[in-house]
Amino acid sequence: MNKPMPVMESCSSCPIRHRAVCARCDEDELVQLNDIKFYKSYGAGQTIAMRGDALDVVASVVVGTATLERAIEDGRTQLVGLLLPSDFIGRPGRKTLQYDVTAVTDVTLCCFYRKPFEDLLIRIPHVQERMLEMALDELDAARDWMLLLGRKTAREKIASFLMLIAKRTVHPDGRVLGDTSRIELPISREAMANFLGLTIETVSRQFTGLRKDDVIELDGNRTVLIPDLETLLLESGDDSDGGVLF
Amino acid sequence: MNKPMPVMESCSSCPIRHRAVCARCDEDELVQLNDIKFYKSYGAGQTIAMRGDALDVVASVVVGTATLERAIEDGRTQLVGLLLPSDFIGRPGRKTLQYDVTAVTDVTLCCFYRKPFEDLLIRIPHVQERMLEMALDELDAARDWMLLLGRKTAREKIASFLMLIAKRTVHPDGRVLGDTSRIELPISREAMANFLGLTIETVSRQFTGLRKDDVIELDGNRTVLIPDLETLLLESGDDSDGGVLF
DNA sequence: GCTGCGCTTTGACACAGATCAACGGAGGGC
DNA sequence: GCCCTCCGTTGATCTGTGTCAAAGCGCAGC
Repeated sequence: MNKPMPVMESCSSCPIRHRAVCARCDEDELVQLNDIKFYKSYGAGQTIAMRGDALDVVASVVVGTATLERAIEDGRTQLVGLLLPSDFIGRPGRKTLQYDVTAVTDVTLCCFYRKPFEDLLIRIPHVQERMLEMALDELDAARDWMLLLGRKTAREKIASFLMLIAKRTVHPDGRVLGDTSRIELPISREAMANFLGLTIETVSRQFTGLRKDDVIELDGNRTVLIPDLETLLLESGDDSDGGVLF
Repeated sequence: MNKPMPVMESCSSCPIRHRAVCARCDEDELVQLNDIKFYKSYGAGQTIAMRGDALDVVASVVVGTATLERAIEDGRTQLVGLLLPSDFIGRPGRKTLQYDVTAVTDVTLCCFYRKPFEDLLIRIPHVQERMLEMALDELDAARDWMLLLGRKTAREKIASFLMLIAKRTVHPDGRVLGDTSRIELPISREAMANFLGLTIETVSRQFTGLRKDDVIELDGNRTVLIPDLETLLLESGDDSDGGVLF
């Protein structure tokens, strides 16, 4: 069922070399990581792991988008994380997974067995430091998201989401988008609804509303054009000096 | 303005010795921490720090309760963290604070200047390890909270909050509550509303509702009696196998 | 080309929780 | 004692978002 893996001989040419857990490693340390890593790929829509699964493997997203999801029995679900390239899945020191992880596009992961990875954390402080930094960044992001979920209106939620994607969108050549006029939504309306604590219908209505007010233009369902990023920011309800994302 | 500080000569008799960032430290390492720590106290209601302040000091809560809050200009605010004893304030590697920090009861902090603390992180891996562990725990907690904010009803939110407090409540003698029949709310109705993404009126109404349905009893405004923890858990909408908090 | 399926949009209506307003009760100052 | 303030409760009404239902649209298979 797995898709063919991209050929990636060495870490030094890895697209997430400078943003993932290995960001601070020198060449020697990279060799150690290289020795125990392996790649795994998943097709769009595939389940990568489910809540309660044994957490034998931890991984970084190399290519694609995955989601971290939490559900309650009656079917309500909330997306609690959007995993883009360089984001980390799993946590050292925990034996079972807390969330459902799903590939929303084709995804390639750079995997490590948990035990050797934990040993490596001790041996290579650079990895531990970077892990801490990434965890704290994610914590800040999660807290911003709490503000969104608890206090923002549906329209503000959509605008904030578009801003989030715009900020994290990177050109194919690796350059960060300066002119963020055209963004590609990585997830469906349903996943957006689950991310924003809304229903799919409300998401759809807000898109229509923003389009009618000329804040955005739609080109198909997945492509959004943003004539003026400042206007969108205003709609998002965030103060302009808001936290930098990366 | 500061209240008198409790006399705490040495780390080894510190009430949060085994839960804070120093939890894994041996006696030698504790001495190093001891050398650079200092205590600071705040009265109930005092602002500890505000968003945008220079983050010169990081700290652990030793005694009392503080809140981490995020606001938008029009007055809406969302509590993004409840800081109980052993919880950590501030983050290494960041120069300004992202949130407003307020003491809701009298609070005593164990403080470190950020720079020496960052140096210490490198020198004492045990602190770094513990920091990572705590950050990941908080991340999990934040994600659970996202589920609550995004998907739970007002009644479920209140029940979940009571469960949270019950789980973290510790007897004065340090023993974790087994019989959690009586809990003390650390925050006002207003703070609860800001925590749960509700209004104060809705919080009040849900308390009344739960009381009428014999899920809880109230003894004054701040004391809640829980005849049956299982019933409350059911009301909270969480599955019974839910994540352990500590 | 037609058909069927999945995703999205749109419409009508319902309802949980927000808003606005008034009241109650505890505690502190004098 | 009285008054005042702060906090919480209760009531009436409003509204944003959810729910239920149907229709539009693009795409794969035949």
